[in-house]
Amino acid sequence: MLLAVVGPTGTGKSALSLDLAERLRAAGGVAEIVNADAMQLYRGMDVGTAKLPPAERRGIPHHLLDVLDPRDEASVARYQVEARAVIDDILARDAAAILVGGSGLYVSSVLYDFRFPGTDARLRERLEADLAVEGPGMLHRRLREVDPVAAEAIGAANGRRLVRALEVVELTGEPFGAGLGAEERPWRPSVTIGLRLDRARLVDRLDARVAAMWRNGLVAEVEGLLPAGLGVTARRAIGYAQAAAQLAGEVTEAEAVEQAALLTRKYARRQVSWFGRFADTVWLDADDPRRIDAALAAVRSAPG
RNA sequence: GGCUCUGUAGCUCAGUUGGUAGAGCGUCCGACUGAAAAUCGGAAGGUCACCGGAUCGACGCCGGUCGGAGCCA
Repeated sequence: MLLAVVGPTGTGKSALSLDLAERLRAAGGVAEIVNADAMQLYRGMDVGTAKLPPAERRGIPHHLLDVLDPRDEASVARYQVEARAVIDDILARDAAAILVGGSGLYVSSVLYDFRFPGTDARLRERLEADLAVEGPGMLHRRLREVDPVAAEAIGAANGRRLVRALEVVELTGEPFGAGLGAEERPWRPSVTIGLRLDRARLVDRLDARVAAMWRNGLVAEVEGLLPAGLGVTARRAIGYAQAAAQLAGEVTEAEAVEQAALLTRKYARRQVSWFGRFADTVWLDADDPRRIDAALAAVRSAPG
């Protein structure tokens, strides 16, 4: 059985997953957790990603944590292959796999029939150079020539996505498409549990969480990471960029914390927006003390 | 007490010679198929400190009141 626990950061996805795994075990089953958080893939990025320390994992096996060096670039396409392989392995042992994470694209790539056309480093490099010199408007005009629907959907200013769309069209000769399909076909039968909080409570919790990261040594963690260097992806992680700026003396600690908190709030909003689209998700209030029972009920009432 | 500057959106500020206001950030909402903790889009916010005056018409001109900042005493 495949389960997923989704929701914005700070709503207690990890805790609920552990509770779920324990209850399933108590009922005589086996359950393992699969990470679906892009930043928790990185080794050594613990405090700022709120990665569950091994001692707090209650003996439940966790997969796909600490599998990347911070200098490496994460890739959804690769993650999709690995996560699905891990999940299939768990399911083959007749155990429950609990996919947990806040990276919407990563979760979707596993749960739904997402297909990622290939990539080509040289082509990508060329397109990114074009973006740098000519600007997104030029790329948008080019995309409009070969894939007007995608151009319309992506917009004239979104350089990042224009590059990828042009890459896909050039590589495959097929249109990139307008975006997420309305009929997202599920990869495997699964039950998705979503955790939610109204905006005011979520913001309070998020702010407290960011402040706690600083108290719990995020700056020291970043200081330790810096000598080896961080890749493009890891460098942008919320909290890490701000802690690095603080270490460089570019901002005060108070400013670093405030900026990280602000980015966290915006990030959580995007997560709410992404997961809100998921069909057939059982939404539970993150503050509901009986949420674990509701979650279990949802799992048990699922067909199969 | 005197002189100078100043009071425009939640914040920081633009507003040419008078024709009832804009930006960035924030806030709220949304998009998203190989960096996604990324990258973008949209919307809502203002009796232009207050009172009075001249004007067809004032954020803008004149007078006053209140509040800031600096300098001189």
